[in-house]
Amino acid sequence: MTDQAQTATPLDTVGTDTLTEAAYAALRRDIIRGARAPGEKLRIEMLKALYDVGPTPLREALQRLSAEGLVLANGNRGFSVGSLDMAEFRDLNIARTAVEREALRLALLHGDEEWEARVVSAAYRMEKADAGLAAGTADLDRWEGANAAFHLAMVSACGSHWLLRIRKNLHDQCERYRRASVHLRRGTRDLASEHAAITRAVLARDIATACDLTEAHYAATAATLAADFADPPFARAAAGTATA
Amino acid sequence: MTDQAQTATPLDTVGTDTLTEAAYAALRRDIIRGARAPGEKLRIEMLKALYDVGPTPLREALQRLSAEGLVLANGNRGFSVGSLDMAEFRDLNIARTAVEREALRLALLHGDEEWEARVVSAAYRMEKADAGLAAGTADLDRWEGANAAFHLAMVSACGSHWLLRIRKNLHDQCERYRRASVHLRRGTRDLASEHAAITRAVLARDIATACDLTEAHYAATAATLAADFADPPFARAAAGTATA
DNA sequence: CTTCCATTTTTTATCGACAAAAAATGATTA
DNA sequence: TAATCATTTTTTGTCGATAAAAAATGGAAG
Repeated sequence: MTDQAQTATPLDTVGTDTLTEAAYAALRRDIIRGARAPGEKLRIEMLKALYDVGPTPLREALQRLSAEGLVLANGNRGFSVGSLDMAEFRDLNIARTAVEREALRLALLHGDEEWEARVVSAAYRMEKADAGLAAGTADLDRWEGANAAFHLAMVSACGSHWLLRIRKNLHDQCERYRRASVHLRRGTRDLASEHAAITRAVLARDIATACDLTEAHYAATAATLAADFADPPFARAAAGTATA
Repeated sequence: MTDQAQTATPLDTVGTDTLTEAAYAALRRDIIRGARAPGEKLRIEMLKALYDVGPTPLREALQRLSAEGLVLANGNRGFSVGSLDMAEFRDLNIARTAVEREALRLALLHGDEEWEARVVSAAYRMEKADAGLAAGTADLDRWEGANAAFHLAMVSACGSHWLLRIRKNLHDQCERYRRASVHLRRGTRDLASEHAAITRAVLARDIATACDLTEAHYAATAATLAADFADPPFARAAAGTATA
């Protein structure tokens, strides 16, 4: 009834050569950022109005997203945004940690100087973003961007496209949970020093330490998020109830 | 020119409640089994005739498959079956081994008696299938089915849906390579004893041995397949040239 | 004979319309 | 009042048609 205008990223029709790709990218981004609430029903007519595309590109985009696990495709009952729950987050972290550890191990074995340079560069930016987050000056988008680039840089020399591909998907899945939570705004953790420690271990090619620190890093996030679970903001987001 | 009748699994319209799902399942099966040759262009009109569905379900199925990596979606240039090449197979095996090892480790830690029963049952069937393969009486489909069930049973108690989901996708990707090769028919390997050794280690909950044996098992397949690479049958299949 | 460009043909991506299925509504009975 | 069933409305899935893009064809010029 109360048709409040929903936010949606406009389709990028110049960077992509097909509307399906554009719809896919926009929907994906909006789901990860929480603009499309977890559990929310994705009616085609509604999406048509929001993104200004026909039903075909939308449906194709939704099928792709359902293969990734961001969207649920219920036969004859349409699509909906994948819901958030802690059990699945723990599950996700198990898979993510396994993949990340192996990718990291291989990267430390095979990484060349160019890779090292990427690591240093990404670590520098991460440092700035962590500082901005702690000071409350930087927005979440910037921080998430730096965080994604930081962890990607570490494993980027692992030599396996498939490992990287799977890792990216798992990382993005986890980002949904991070953004739904307020734990980053609380500032109880010293992310900057965690990141710095990982960087040091990586540059020293200390595989065991780098893997363990990274695992602990993710585990800490998971633990904080679990504590958040009962709290109102996350509970609301997890249930898919729109914030009035 | 010469329009030879191509084989395609008929759509199962009763087990699924949507044509997209049916087309997805049929296409997926045919790609993995090699009925749709690696690298082959998947023209919509051709698929419409083959599978007897409209373009919409087909395109949606292809989008899903492209998210899985079995199909390539080239903007404005249609779809094609993912090609086979050894570099990617090695890559695939790296990711697969990492995921499988971790899943196996967790399964050996958490598996209960019901899981043990599943392992014993799957091992029994694997034994029969291996014997059939060695004797030349069993078909490849039966063997692949038993093999998939065997390795799945081992890790089925790992407790992570995501690990299992990723594992399945990687397993199916690898199956394409196995089926494109003739190494199984050669019988140079004693698959039965390899499988038996894995089963013993798994039931003894010997994590290190089970993981190492499984990794060696996959590595041996990869090595045999690599040797196959230069040989005519595989080279032809890899290039996407139809066997006249 | 090759290279370039214009034209035709083929293939792809997208839309609007329709049929089928699910959900909502409301009437009827216990 | 609660439950069941028939009817309407909404939503989804699928098709055929069309516009746009790529590929193929062929002709002219160098």
